[in-house]
This record gives sequence, structure tokens and C-alpha cells, in this order.
Amino acid sequence: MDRCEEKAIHVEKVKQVVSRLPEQDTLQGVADLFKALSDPGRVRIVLALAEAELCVCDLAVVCNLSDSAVSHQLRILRNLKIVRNRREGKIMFYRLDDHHVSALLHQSLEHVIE
Amino acid sequence: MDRCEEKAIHVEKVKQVVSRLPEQDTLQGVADLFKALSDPGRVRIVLALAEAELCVCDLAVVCNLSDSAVSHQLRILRNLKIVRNRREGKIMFYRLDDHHVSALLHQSLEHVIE
DNA sequence: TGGACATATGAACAATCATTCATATATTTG
DNA sequence: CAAATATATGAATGATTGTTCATATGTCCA
Repeated sequence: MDRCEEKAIHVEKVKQVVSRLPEQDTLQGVADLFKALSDPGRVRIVLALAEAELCVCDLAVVCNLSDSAVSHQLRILRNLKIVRNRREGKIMFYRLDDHHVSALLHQSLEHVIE
Repeated sequence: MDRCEEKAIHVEKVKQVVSRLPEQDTLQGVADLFKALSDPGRVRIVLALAEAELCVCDLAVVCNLSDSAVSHQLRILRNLKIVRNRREGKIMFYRLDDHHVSALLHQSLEHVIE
């Protein structure tokens, strides 16, 4: 069953690495967060919200997408606690929920532009 | 044509935000980077490589995946300059290409665990 | 209350992606 | 050179995703 015993290359290193990895739930959470930011449209939304609080209609213009498409994507971002919303009359304003996300985006920009 | 003039909500804010957004290529690059990390298997690979340099076979054990699956995923990570490889005889060792990525992962862990 | 506006949601379809299996390449050893 | 090992790659298929369209909800104002 254990492949280490058949073709084992670096058993000790593997054991040590495995022992230091976070739990599966945490890995999944990280992957979900990254997945939320894996679409250029959503990246644009998040970067826009890093600049200013905006409503759905504003974001549709900024992203050149339909209101509906933006709304669908905002739900994804909302579910992952990446954005928060606030109603003011008919209008729903969105902003970033968390400063981590902005930092994350800017760090990744460094990697991409480098 | 310009939706701003029909249902315009916050024209000035929109203009300012748009002017501050990176180019589409950059947004796409960021999205690609995040997409590469949007799979728990690849997150596991990257976190493992943040701990030690490992070969494909080691990673297959660590991630409980086939060698082939790991190899496919490593190619994705390689194409995005997230990992580098080095051959030593028959064995191909992988390590992180860039300290940004490790920082990115740890920042996202904070968001998730919070 | 009814109509207009802003946003949200459900379903469906097209496009994209991950995994698997078979096969190919590269390296070492006999 | 042939066999064995480690890794890589191509093609196919099953799953996931984003967008669209139609419709629903919530809010304001006449």
C-alpha cells in the first residue's frame, strides 16, 4: 500500500514535510480564496473596490459586464468574506471586507509585473 | 453607448477607479497566478515545496496523487514561474521559484484561519 | 398601490479544466 | 544496446465555471 516502500526516494524528508502541512480544511479554504480571485473579472472588481466603495452598476461599467454578471460574481466574493455590502435606498454599495485581500492582490501584482 | 449616461450612478468615482486599474494583461496574469493556486492539491504541492526541495515521486506521496497527475500540475506551476526544477540523474527536483509565492500563501492562510 | 429602478437569483448552455490512461522522453545500469 | 526507472506529455472524457436570459425581490416615489 505504501508507495514509499516500493520506489521510495526521500522517506524522511517526505515525513517531515507532511507533518508540517496544514489540515485539509485549511488547504481547501486557501484554494477557495484563490479560486475566488482566479478570474480577471473578479480581480478587476476587487482592485476597483480597493480604490473606492462602489455600487453594482458602477462595477458593471468598470468591468464592462452586465449587472447580472457582476452580481453573480459579487455573490462569490461575498460568500468568501472578500467583500461586504451596505444598502442605501435602492443602491447596494460594495467594499472590501478585509485588508488581507488587498495586500494579497498587491503582492501578486509584484510577482506578475516583476 | 456609454451606460454612464443612461443610468449613471457615480461617474467621477468610476472614471478615477478605472484610471487606476492595471492593464488587462496584468489582470489576466494575476488571475492566472491565483488560478494556479485555486486547487487544494496544488496548494499542498506549493506548501510542501516551501518546506523542502522534493522530487516528483515525493510529491506524489505527499499529495496522494499519481505521478502523472503531479507532473501535470507541476507543469502548470512551472509555466507560471511558481516552481523551478533541477535534474539530478533520473530525478527531477522541484523548489519554489520565488519568495513572493511563499509570502502569498502565508498571507492567505491568515485570511482563512483568522 | 402601481410603476420604475437597482440588484439578486435560477436554469441552461458553452467553454474551460482536471484527471486518467497510454505513450514518449531522458537517464542510469547491466 | 536493452531494460529499468523517473518524469513528461497528448488525447479523451467527465466535471466545473462563467455568462446570458428570464424572472424575482426590494426600494422609492407618484
